Amino acid sequence: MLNQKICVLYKELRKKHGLPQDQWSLWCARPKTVQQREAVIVGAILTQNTNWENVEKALVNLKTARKLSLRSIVSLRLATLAQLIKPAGYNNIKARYLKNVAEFFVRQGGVLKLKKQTEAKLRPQLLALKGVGPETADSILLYALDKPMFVIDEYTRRLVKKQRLVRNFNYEFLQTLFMNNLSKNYKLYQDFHALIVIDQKFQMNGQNSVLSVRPRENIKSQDFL
DNA sequence: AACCAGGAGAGAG
DNA sequence: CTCTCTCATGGT
Repeated sequence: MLNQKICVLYKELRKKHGLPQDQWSLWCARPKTVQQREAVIVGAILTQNTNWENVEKALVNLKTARKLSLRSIVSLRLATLAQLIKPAGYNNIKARYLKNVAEFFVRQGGVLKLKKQTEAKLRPQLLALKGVGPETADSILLYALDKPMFVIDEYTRRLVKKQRLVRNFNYEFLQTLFMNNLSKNYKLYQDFHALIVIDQKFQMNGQNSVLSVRPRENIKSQDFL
């Protein structure tokens, strides 16, 4: 029953928007290079309560300074790191978070090594890091490590509310809901979640229509990779 | 000029 | 366990 509804929702989003593009070309890239995986991790921290446009500026700063890799972030001073990521806001607190996460990944032998572990084992370890809550942990698992963990964010909740799928908006509950009603496939989860965000933003601009979306000069993922 | 943008931690009740 | 405050910047 619900199974049908969620599957249909995905198909409709695909029909409406196609595959995720533009800002999502980094997150949904397949396969990903190690550098892309690391950029996803950095982006996942920087985008907390912050729009992606500003995160991109911070990523460009890091790339230009050749400090985008997790190894180089570990060796950066907090004040320097905070200066580089300033456009993404909350720079002091996020600099600390970034170093926490980067130190963890480097200490554990890098992204490819951690990618070999199961999500069940990894998730608690990520959640134990200061600066990593449920959404950030699952974003890293899904988009950086190709683990089938569905990401629940504010846009997902809006969709659930509008569609009246359920009335409980608890994180774990919604995550289980989506995962129990979809095949356990990280590619599906990546595209589905991206399309949810794309569609909700699309509807926010939607006082007018598609044509009114102003063509902002967008930074491509190549700019910081 | 207030308000928001893909959260999370710490503290209070 | 569920609020509320804090963290900070750039765009509208």
